[in-house]
Amino acid sequence: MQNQQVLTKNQKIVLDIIEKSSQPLKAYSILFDVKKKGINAPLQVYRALDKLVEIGKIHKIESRNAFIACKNSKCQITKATVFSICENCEDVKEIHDHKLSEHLKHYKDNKGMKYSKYNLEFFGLCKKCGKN
Amino acid sequence: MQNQQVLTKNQKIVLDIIEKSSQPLKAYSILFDVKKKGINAPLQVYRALDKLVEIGKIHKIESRNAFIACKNSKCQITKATVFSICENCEDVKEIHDHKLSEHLKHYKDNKGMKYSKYNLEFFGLCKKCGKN
DNA sequence: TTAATTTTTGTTATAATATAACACTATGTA
DNA sequence: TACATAGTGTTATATTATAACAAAAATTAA
Repeated sequence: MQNQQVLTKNQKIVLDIIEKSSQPLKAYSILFDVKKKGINAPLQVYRALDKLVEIGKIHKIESRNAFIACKNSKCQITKATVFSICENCEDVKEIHDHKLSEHLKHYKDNKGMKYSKYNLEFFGLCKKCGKN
Repeated sequence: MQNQQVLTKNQKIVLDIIEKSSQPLKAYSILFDVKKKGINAPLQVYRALDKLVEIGKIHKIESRNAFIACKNSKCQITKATVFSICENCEDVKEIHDHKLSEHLKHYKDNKGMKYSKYNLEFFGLCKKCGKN
């Protein structure tokens, strides 16, 4: 059985870059950064990204095709994500709001669907950009 | 001032294809379908899509890079979208849940951000696929 | 410890998604 | 009419992502 804590070399390199960034990174920008560490091809980056998303170390911001580290050390596999995105400066923050999470986690429609995860992205202007 | 109801030729053609489909369509599949109507290039499709999204006639399913018609005739500009997506058969439905919408519309974080829109995507198994 | 299995790697090529730039046309407005 | 704005058609190209294959490394089972 696979130990979810143990990352391979490429996975570590990619995770490291993403964790050092406060903002989401795009795959090809990650590729550019890791070339000096011996990762040469897109696929090497995408494979690492896939795995890191799968084990919850990073999340994909779907509307931006970018990846951000999960700061919530408690959860190893995150199936429920909420982000706020500033449409002016593109600043992205993960939102951890217990009340909101509970609300979404227990949401049931009338179609008999079984939800196992969700992704919510809020768009607007951050404090700074909203002033102008 | 532009009348938001009046669509151009290309916009009508693209909207028509999307409205006739019960499921989200991808840009290049739309392109393939509209070639017989004189639309030849990706950009012609993307421009129509952009406009249709802007005026709320269609929505983009971000996690799938696909476009679906908005069935909610009441709203012309939709800034708040909720979808349920079956991860097995890829069936997508727009959810109109007043209580959920209100909850999300009034959501405030503690970062001083002004939200003007949001997109929520639920993932799971639909009734049919959940049985297996 | 060997063999079988699974996972990861490295690589090349290519598929799928999306936009830049430019000249031109149509439409609305003053 | 002249002007402004929005949409069109086109070519080229940028960006994002995966297929396919062989080899190496790690894991597990006998």
